[in-house]
Amino acid sequence: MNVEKRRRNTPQRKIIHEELCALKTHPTAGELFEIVRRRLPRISLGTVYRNLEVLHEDGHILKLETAGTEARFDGETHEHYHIRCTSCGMIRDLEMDLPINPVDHVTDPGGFQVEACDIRFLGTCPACQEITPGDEPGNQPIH
Amino acid sequence: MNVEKRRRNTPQRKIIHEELCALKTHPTAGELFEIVRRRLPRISLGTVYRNLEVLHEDGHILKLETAGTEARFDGETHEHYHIRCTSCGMIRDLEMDLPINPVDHVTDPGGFQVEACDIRFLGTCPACQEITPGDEPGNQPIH
DNA sequence: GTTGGTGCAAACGGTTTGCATTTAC
DNA sequence: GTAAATGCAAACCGTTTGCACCAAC
Repeated sequence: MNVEKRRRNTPQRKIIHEELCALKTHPTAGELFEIVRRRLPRISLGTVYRNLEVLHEDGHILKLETAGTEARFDGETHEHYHIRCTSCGMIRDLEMDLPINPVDHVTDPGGFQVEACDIRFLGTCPACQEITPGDEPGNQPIH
Repeated sequence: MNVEKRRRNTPQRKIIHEELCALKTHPTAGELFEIVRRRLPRISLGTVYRNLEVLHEDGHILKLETAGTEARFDGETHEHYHIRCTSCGMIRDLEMDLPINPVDHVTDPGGFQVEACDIRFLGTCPACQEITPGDEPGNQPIH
């Protein structure tokens, strides 16, 4: 079980991983593609997607699917939280501890096997606070 | 500010809302389209999308977005949690209470104005447990 | 030499949009 | 009568995929 596929160390994969780890911006695949392209001008977007998938599969990076529409990626895999600006979509790390694990408080899982929970904070980033100091329509929290 | 647009009570909007509220399945736009179509055979998918957007904007329904997958909608707007099957994407309600509010435990918001947090549980639904009782690759928890 | 990976381009699937027409108000 | 909403179809955009060639092992 869990047949690990033999991976090859291609320069593309190495550089994609390197560049992602060098960033704290949780880039989208497209953004990372533009950055990697500066070092590998002939790389294709498909290769970036494929390698992000592989790196995620092997647990070397995080895939933040909870973002907006586009997936965002994170080279930092230690346990931490994220806050997303409801106005511009920007994501930032939050270093903090929770005194409880919400998973332990699920009373009736309805037959589900509860595996994890994903806490995402929502707010307004410094830049967007300046632009709209007042009362914007604002997205409602999503459950 | 917050200029509310004048809405019209079209039969389409009313029936879309009605049918969504009658369901506990958190349907996708496409699924709801198929259901609504039984009562309004000439309705278009675009109309369903537009009305779901409007209803969400006005706070009458919830929009459950996960990047990379289809959005799902919920006619039940009272505070409750959701668990999503990492295998088939199915969503179910969780009625439960948390003894704390994670928002109160953010120590360094990094200039963000923290507004809310969104807790989503991940697991395997009963149907998918039967199909794969053993150890699947499995998605890692997302933060 | 084998087989995983790449570059390219085309396909895919969910969602949005432009436009002429309809309809709620 | 006016402006919002509809139906339709085409466009959009992030992502995936088929394929011939390339390269890590």
